[in-house]
Amino acid sequence: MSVTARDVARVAGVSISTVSRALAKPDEVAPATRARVLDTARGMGYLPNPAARGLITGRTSTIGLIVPDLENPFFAAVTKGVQSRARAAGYCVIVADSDEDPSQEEDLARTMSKRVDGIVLCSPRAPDSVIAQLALECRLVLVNRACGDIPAVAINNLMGISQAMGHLLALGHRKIAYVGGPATSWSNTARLASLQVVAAEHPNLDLVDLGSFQPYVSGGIAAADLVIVSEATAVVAYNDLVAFGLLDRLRHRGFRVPDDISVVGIDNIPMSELTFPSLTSVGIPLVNCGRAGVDLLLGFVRDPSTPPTHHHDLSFRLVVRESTGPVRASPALHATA
Amino acid sequence: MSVTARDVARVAGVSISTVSRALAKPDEVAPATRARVLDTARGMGYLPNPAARGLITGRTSTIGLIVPDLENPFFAAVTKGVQSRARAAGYCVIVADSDEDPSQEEDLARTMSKRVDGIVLCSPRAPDSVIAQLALECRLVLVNRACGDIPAVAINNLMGISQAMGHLLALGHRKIAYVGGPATSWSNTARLASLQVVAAEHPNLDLVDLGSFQPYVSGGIAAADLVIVSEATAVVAYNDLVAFGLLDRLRHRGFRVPDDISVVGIDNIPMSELTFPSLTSVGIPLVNCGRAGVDLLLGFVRDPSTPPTHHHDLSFRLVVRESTGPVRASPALHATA
DNA sequence: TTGTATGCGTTATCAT
DNA sequence: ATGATAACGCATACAA
Repeated sequence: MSVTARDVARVAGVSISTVSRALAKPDEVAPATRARVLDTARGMGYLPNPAARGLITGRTSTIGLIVPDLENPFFAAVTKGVQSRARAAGYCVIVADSDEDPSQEEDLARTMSKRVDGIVLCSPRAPDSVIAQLALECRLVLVNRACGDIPAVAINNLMGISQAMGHLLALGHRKIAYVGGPATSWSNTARLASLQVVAAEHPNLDLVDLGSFQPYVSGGIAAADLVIVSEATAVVAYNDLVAFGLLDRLRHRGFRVPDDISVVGIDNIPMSELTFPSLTSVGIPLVNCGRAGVDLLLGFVRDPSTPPTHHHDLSFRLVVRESTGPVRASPALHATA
Repeated sequence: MSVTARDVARVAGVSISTVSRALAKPDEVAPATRARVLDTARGMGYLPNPAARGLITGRTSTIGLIVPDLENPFFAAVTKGVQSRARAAGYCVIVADSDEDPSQEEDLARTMSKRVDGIVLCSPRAPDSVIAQLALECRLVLVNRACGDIPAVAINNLMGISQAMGHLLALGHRKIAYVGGPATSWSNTARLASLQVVAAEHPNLDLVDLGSFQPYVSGGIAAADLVIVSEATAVVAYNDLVAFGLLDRLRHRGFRVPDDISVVGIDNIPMSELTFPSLTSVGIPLVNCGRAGVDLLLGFVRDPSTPPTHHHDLSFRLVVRESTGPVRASPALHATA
């Protein structure tokens, strides 16, 4: 079938173990023979069989990645970061999409656990108990989710949200609504908590929690009318997709953004500068989150004694665009809503 | 380390091969012992080691996927389709991102070739010679690219483009520009060719090829001014991202869409209905393309004698939105441009 | 029906 | 510095 170390050994006139050493431990073999082995190996197109190697070394040079939805720009960015970092470190990536179904996360992890050296679990929807159990069965690193002492890349939502709220407060907004994501979402909890921290620091700020919505455009569309009724002059959305839904529905309802209502998204996905009006959004260094996840994971793979450090020095930035503006002098519009 | 078939065998009081059979060939073992083995196996959390199994069977139950850019919505959709179909068939997916670099495609394919049963190569940028060589080294299925007799999922651009052109012609457009993608892109060649086929059928239609641009928003921004100068009343973009760039730049140049110029994208990515104006686009069933790629690949993996069938009965649909409208009676605007 | 023995391709251990 | 050999965990041909 394929060319093996045995073939190379025969052609090069050496033993099979010399072939193995010539590739893995170059300094344990004489320069002359090493050159000869390497040449014939390259000439024959020899590549070690990862399965055979993994069987004896116990390592696969492959890591796993589980995300809720590959088509979601948020996870696409993380995936890109994971893949690029893994490749740079000589690892392959097995990726799985749970389709936003918490119960699939467990199955997917178990299915791939034997094929990988560790798994990056991104924004898992499963309960803590399941995650903790999984961490016992395989090496695990969490991204955008905290759970016990499991190593994780935590997104510091407070930092970004503070920037966004500072921006809105400076524009004169005093009643701000939050359109939340899934109640089970760790990010949603963290974002809401961050908003409340900021609100606690500003007694004259009225924070209105409008509840949970689907984390897609449809969720924003569903929430828009509640925003209008709330009489808030600004709204922070769970993510950019939700913000797009708000933008769309608000326009169809005859509300102008930002003249009547300001809208802020979170994630700053590439599309956010292309909507009309373009979307003010809190940028999260997602690709770097993916990279950080791999770094954390490979730290354990290579040196299992590494303490479960939580990695979270990621830089945010608020990108102000057209969807936010100052509060109008007389917000009479709401009276008629 | 982990629980092996040996452990299960000892606990269940049978031989190691009975364990193997109980899981792989249920009817070659007595119902009683099978039940006992299966029970203890489940109780101990036994999962066969894929590396060991693959070493002897030669199959890995894993397929590879190589795309130019995971963050591009086009490829994200294909990836989603590949992953979902593979999982349904009991396969894992190793995914790699070539970062739009043709030379990386070759490396990535070779790196993963020994770990997978076959590779889905999506929209490769590499020359035919490289692809052909790769097809000799591993089982390959192409998506959105044709190359010799290599099995491929071809996107029938003509079908979708005909619909789009029919739409524009019906609106009265007679001078239509095309903002192309990379010259080396197979889709770009196919799309331009399709446009020319349609043009040949309509002698009174003036098709203007504006040349090649980056397949991103930046490309559309770069092309917008050329569109204006061309005096075309409608423009077809290589893809939706390019169309977004056109929309953005045209607006900043003071042109109204669709009043002054109609814009049509290709791909119909989710964001297209959220721009302003929303984008008329030719929808390509990308997720299905990914699925079809996997079907084609697994066909060969399971039965190598399958003839290299080209699979291309995918359904398109033109989604008409706000960015296209009838030609104005007196297109005076262009005179001043 | 079940157990025994061999081999997949590689790395690791030991001997030379 | 190099070669022979065992072992990794499993599937399979063959024996019982």
